[in-house]
Amino acid sequence: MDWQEKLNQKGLRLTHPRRAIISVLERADTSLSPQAIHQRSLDANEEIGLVSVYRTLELFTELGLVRRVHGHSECQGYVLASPGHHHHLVCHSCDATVEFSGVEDLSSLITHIEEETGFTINEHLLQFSGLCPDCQRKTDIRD
Amino acid sequence: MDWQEKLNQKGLRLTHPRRAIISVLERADTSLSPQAIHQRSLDANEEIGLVSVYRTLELFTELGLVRRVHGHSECQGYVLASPGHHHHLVCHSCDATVEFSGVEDLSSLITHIEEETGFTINEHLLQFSGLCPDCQRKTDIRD
DNA sequence: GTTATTGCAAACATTTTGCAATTAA
DNA sequence: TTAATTGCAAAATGTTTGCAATAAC
Repeated sequence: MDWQEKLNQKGLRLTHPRRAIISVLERADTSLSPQAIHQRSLDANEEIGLVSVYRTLELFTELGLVRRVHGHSECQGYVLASPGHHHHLVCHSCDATVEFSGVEDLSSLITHIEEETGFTINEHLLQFSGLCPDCQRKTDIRD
Repeated sequence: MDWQEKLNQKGLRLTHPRRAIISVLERADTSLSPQAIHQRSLDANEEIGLVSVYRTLELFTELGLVRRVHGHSECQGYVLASPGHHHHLVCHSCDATVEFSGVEDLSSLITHIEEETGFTINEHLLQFSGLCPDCQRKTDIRD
């Protein structure tokens, strides 16, 4: 199912600003802040308003089409969500962001913590950060 | 080692505003935003400036004395860091925040992801959220 | 044709900075 | 005594809102 259908299905519209934002995110290999997305749209000659970026990101996040990436300092990075449940791996140095899956191990941990604390857990945030292959190479050269 | 020593050791000082902030965090059972910390200090008749709260939180976070909690919306919640490596469990409803440990299982996951992606991982963010025992009780009553 | 969506301008909120005065060591 | 730290006031930054005009369906 494409974006057009996904939105129309809910009575929402695939507008010009929304297309532009999707396009920017598709081309990005790092998470981008609202400001950065706006700037890249302008650079691509898509004249959209910053306000629409904010509103679109909020909407798309709610719909699960886009995901927020939490950095140590920056927490307003957005990436396109791939289908299913994923987690992020972020490069400290260049901000490259990769999604990964296959974390079945968590369920036993969750059960354990629920028993220990009495909480009912229904959401989790797991994110790793380090150096991507490219940046490792650059660091090696400097040594 | 207490706060006094930890700071003096690095040529830093345990000042009145810093004491007040520590005191607020010690009494809190949820993570608190800079604004909230400031307000609680005033409420406790500790007249400190909001600016000092920002500066102190930044410093203490760098020193690992305080930790930032990343919510879905709010990412500026701070809690006192207990020694060692911990993770957070946050209540959706009342924001109660608990630290938990015992996540040795992650290391094998990390190795797996490093092999799969070529990244070198040196930091991670793991956070669960759900309902704390108190809020579960309240929900039950409403049903 | 209908109504979701846009973009502006302005309100609002949050965070950072320079700098003289203060205070912890 | 001396240097880290504070707090003010102001600047910079980031986000949200109301509303008339527009464009997607």
